[in-house]
Amino acid sequence: MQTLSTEDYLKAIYHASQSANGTVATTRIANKIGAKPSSVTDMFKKLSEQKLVKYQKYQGVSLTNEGVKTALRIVRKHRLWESFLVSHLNFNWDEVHQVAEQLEHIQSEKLTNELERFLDYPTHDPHGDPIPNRALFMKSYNKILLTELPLNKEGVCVGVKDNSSDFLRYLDRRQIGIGTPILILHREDFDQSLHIQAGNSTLMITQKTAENIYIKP
Amino acid sequence: MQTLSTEDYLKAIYHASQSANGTVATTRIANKIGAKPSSVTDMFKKLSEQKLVKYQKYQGVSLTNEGVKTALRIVRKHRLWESFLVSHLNFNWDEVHQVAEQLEHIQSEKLTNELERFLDYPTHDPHGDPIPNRALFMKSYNKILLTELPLNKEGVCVGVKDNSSDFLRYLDRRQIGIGTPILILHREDFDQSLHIQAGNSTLMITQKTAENIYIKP
DNA sequence: GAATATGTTTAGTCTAATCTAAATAATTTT
DNA sequence: AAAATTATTTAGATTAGACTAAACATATTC
Repeated sequence: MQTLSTEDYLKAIYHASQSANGTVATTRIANKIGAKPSSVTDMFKKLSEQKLVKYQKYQGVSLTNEGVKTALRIVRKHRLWESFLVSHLNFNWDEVHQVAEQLEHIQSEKLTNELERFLDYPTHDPHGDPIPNRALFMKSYNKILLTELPLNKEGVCVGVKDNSSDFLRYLDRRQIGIGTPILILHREDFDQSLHIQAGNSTLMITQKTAENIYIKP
Repeated sequence: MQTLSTEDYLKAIYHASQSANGTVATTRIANKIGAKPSSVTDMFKKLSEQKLVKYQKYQGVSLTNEGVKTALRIVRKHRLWESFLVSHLNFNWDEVHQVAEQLEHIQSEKLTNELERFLDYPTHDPHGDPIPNRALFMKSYNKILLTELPLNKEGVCVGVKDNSSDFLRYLDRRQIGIGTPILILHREDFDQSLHIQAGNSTLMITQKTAENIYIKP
């Protein structure tokens, strides 16, 4: 069984290695976790002994198969809990993360699986990220950024890139959420700002906003 | 904020001081927590510095007002989670405890209060123990042991004294649970065993069993 | 009330996870 | 390719929570 801390490291390595090509540097994790690089090196060694990562001095780490599985089990729990908090306990997009960070460490297979059943086997969490199933398999949407959506072609908001509370609250105020249908009415060549139809209302958003919204065409 | 461990100690002290008259001995807690007495002494000192308990060398501890509050907040969470696990996630009496021990440490006022609302403000958990409300106030049933129920007077099972899985599973098999109506048909003077009506069926139980079932007359 | 038994505390050690500061390796710049 | 910069590791210290063994206090027995 993992301690709280090793679970946090594995999750951080997992997420970091999604964007990078598998191998992850010490400082990268230090920043994510909020620890000093020297502490990260220590942990890399420990995880390496447990065969959860492959570690080569000065070269960073990559997850082993067992390490990926462990990370996915945590991701699964995290996203199921986020879904529960939003759908049944009146949490908003921007409030769930901190609590889910705690809940993801609860150890009980039965709890996780029953929660999944209770939620009726959701495939995506409130941020549009895919939830691994019992076999740890997940499938992501074929999603694009709102900036890439062609003019006058309808898409649906399925998630966000920027997970900051500020951004999520901004979207809430503009009534944009998971499932909101979106159509680009006009693209301003001058500053790339967009006039869009989101749900029933039409509104204007900046390029920066559009770059942080994921759309399923 | 408390660490996991101090929360466990406060809860143990709280429960122990319910049966005793307020002040609790070192060994008592050592047994409950599963630690050595010397470790308990260390923790007593620490809790004392934080003004959560009053500690006098060789005399044991008693909770301060602040200590009681902290303990009740944990009890509240524990019992709400137990209720949730049984009512929505198909857990049985005997399975909930271990998981609730973990969930009770999650820090989020909103989570606790929303969970309470979602469960529709339950007043008692699946073992019949009262759940402190938001103001940490709770009211226990006026409960008696099954051995004290008069002959042919109907009562309702509201909880158990012995929380061991063995006992809870035994009751499950005999279809006795919270809310089961119970009537004593005959008391055997010879060995104090009871013939009872529980729900629809009549059955025989030993004195030892009856001593561990709480009844609301 | 002295002797014995039991309960409690003290002193010193251990482990996991962190840190700082110094040393070393890798990368970038000139 | 040498110098300078940046990244990483090592060595040694720190903290919380636990432990063992020895010392001390309280309770019980004779």
